[in-house]
Amino acid sequence: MSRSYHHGALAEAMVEQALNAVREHGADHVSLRAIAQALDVSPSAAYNHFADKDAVLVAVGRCGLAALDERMARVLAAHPGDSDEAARARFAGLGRAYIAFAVEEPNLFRLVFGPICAEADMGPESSGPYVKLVDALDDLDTRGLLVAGARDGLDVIVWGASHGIASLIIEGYLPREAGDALIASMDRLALR
Amino acid sequence: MSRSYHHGALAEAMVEQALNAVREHGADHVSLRAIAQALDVSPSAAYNHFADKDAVLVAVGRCGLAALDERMARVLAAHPGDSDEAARARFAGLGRAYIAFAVEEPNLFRLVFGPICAEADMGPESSGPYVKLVDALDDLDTRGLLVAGARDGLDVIVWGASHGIASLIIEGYLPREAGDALIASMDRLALR
DNA sequence: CACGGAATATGAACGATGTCAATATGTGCG
DNA sequence: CGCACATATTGACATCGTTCATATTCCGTG
Repeated sequence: MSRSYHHGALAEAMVEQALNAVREHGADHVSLRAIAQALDVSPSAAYNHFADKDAVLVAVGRCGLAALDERMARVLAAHPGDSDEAARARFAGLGRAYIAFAVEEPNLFRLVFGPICAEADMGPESSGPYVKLVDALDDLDTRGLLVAGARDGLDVIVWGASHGIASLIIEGYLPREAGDALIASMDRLALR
Repeated sequence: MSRSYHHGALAEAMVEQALNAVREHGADHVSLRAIAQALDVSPSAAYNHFADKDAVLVAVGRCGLAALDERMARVLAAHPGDSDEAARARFAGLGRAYIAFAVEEPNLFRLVFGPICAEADMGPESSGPYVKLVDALDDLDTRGLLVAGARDGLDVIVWGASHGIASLIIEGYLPREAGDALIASMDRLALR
């Protein structure tokens, strides 16, 4: 039994609880003690599994990044096939998914791309989301669907615009419809 | 004399001290008590001028936004004139200034566009930076320097891309040269 | 099966923080 | 001079991250 002593899977339980807390109240405004209390565990129990509070948050951030990646993977799976139409849909869908994730999980989004997770490795460059974007752009390029010479630096522009618009929507500086404007403008400017 | 008691301008002094602290250590990692101590003032003295810690940070954020705005104003002043060349230089300069500000003052940038300042009014939409961008784009448009039909939603794209790239550079996810890629790609995609 | 070490949890404590209430101290006006 | 108001202080409270010594449980080895 995992009664009282020796919880058994404190690390995972802690991350899960912290994940909920972050989603609800933001990475700031999350206390290790509150998490420990919610798990019926002493305040110092966490230190057997994590170096400090930030380590817990980084673990939560990894979950968040994984969730974003999975969401983008679902979009790709929803638009299979070799047609130009499908390639366009995949590209637009990735952008929409990125922004939708930010809108639905703003606190998680802020943590994932914030200073805490950035100091740890955790680069989205190496992992899922970024390479999915690059692949989608390469796909469009080899199909000749990109305006001539547009491919250079396009991934930076698209990632940057998606990320920036997502951030600005989250903070209330842009309306939610700005996400659609992104897709529309990208279509108009870079696709043919 | 403003010796010990009755500081005289505690509010301003506090904001200035907080500004330095934010620039150096980030808005998190700033303590009211430390600021009070640096000003030789009791920890609770701040509460005669500010509702709480966040109010101080919002005031600091206002300074940061003003600094960004001034920086952008300097760019406009550095490229006066009615020529197409000048208009192009103003537009490119604004983008560069935005990113340069973020790179040189990352902690200030994070505070200005972060959740704390967003909850207060403090919208950059109403104030300087955004309208400067809009004006620069309108200028390019009326000069016929924009690709046909590109103006719609371009301000969202440009602001978003600038903001996103700036954020991603700050967190170490993009190299500093990504700022130049922004300008180059924008030139290639939307200008003629 | 016994036992001892490794893993895991506890408890109490420390220093720091944001914030508040009651009090003291200045400042300027009548 | 004296009084009211703004301003600052003192002291306290609750909370937090973190550490240290200790206690408990688990598991592999003999």
